Amino acid sequence: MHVATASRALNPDTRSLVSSTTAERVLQAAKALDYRPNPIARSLRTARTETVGLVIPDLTNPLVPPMVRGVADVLAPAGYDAWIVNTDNDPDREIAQIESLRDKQVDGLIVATARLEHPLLEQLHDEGVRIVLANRLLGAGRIPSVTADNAAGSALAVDHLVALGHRRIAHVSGPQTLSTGLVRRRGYLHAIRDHGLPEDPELLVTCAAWTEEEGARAFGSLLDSGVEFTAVVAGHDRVALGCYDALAARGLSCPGDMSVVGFNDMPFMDKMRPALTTVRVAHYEVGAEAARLLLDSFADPGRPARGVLLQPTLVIRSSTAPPA
Amino acid sequence: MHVATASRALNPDTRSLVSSTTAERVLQAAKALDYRPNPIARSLRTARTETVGLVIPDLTNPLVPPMVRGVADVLAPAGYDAWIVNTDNDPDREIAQIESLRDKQVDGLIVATARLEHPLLEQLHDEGVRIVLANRLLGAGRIPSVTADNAAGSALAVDHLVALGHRRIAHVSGPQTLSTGLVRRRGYLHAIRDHGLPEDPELLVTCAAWTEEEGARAFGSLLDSGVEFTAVVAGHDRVALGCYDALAARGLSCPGDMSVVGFNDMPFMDKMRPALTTVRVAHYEVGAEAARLLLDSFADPGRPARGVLLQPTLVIRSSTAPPA
DNA sequence: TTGTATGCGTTATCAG
DNA sequence: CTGATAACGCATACAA
Repeated sequence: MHVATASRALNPDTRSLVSSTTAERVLQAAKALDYRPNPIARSLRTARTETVGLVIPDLTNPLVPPMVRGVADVLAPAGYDAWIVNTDNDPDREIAQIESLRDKQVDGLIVATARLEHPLLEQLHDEGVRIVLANRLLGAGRIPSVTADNAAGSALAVDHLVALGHRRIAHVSGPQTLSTGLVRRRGYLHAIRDHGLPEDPELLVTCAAWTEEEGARAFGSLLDSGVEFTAVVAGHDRVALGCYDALAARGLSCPGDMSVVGFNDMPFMDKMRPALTTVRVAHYEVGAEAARLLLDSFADPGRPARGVLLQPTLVIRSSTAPPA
Repeated sequence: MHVATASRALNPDTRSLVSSTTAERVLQAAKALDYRPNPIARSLRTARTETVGLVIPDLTNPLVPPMVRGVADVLAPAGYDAWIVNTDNDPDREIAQIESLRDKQVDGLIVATARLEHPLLEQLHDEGVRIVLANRLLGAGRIPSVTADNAAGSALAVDHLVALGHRRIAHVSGPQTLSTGLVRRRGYLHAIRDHGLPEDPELLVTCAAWTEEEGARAFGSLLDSGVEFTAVVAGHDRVALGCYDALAARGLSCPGDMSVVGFNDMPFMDKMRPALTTVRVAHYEVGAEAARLLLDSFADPGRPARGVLLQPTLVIRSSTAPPA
């Protein structure tokens, strides 16, 4: 029995090149000897690794693990594994990590970091590297991407508050260097306009980061400014929690004095007091869909880039009520 | 210039075998050509991958990501990367994942799944596979491991409640098939005894899983049983949240009617109402220390197994108060 | 249908 | 100190 024949018999794709009897014998022997193919040798020969790089900002951000699971769960049945790397939102680290992944010969890349620009990714894409963007839109959709429809999410929040009877609705937005920060604010503004409400720049404040501290600071300054309003759309659940803190510090109640809507539906938001009304983003589905796009691009390299927009939903809990 | 020489010059370990002038030339050329060594070819030749397998139950469990970061942050400076795989607590899946990692030729394994027994791990260890256990004790310490001192954590909780004046303290324990469930209960019992309090079996209930639902069910049955007590040590933060629910459902207040202590200090436990007093486990450190043990075992294969016990701390918030 | 030969990119051994 | 050569385990082009 000779090694090339065995190789053909073991590989489902080439098994037809071998007689069924010898194929059978090889399979038997393989089982008997507990033979395990060496993926490293295979990869050296084929220049494929059945592996994709998954570039995320930080695994300890509660939004990330569901997305990672979505990726892994879709890749696994196709025989692919994911290499996970954290960038900590450091551009240099991101570049280094991506280069390291390329050295490892990953077959493709799913990039889920949120910064708005990244020339390296465009360049890699032009060089033929298979890339899918998750949670971030880049360029004019030349690179396939999967994101939540953040503008629609903001509109969902505004619609809900308007239906409750609110007319003066504030927005605490995030860094405008993040696609989420930018698009959620834009969605809020469009929705306000669509409802025929006045667009008051005084009702718009901006956080330097998606944190509770920044949320409390920015929303606190709005509360202290004397501007009148009865509800707020926060650009992020963490910011919404910061709004809670700012209200509590001023003896105001939610939703009695102020309705608050968050964004993302992170774990435990249903356990807050009050339980947070928020825009739910299906992060698992973002990851799963990104993995599907990547697998598609493996199967059909010529396929044009698709951009997938996932529709968020509103989860109504106890932080919103009609205005007093 | 000839390939073997270049290889020697590029590798810091063998660079001394080459004249400094040619080494310099090689390094220059490598930079000029943007040469990137192929780790796959290297691994095929050396039978080492600079990679460790990290076996976890489920990335979406909030306790897990900090541990993963601890592992990754310690491995990275040593030039190692981690392959992360989820088992979803399925023994068959765990076996399959570990075999797949071995096929990929990982240099070592960090296993963080929580079941009490696993013959495969002992067998692999005996075969010379480098393994470190995280969050689980196995056998008689033959395999190096890193865990929180769960018994000490339970004692911390009991000590705190006793200091507040509580005398009848219940415990909601977890599955006794999990090392955490077992050891935390044992720690509670020892602490009760150490304080000279009566060991009342009626004060002990058990959950079938570390979930809020099970916590609410088990603790609710205890509340309904008519047994008198003023405080409860929950074996897990999720169980503690279940206790909150059971109390609320019966019109009881925390900490007014009942003090509650959790275990783990998961994210957002400081945001609960009341903010949860809980035993904090340094999961990042568990991962970091596990990675250190593994790196040690690479450096010195003969080194005897060490078992590291990390001391938890008590975080006192608003869910505990003197008895009424 | 099967065997033979070659090469993937690197490192280690052995001469020179 | 450096060059030549072989080998890691597998997959494929080609020959039989």
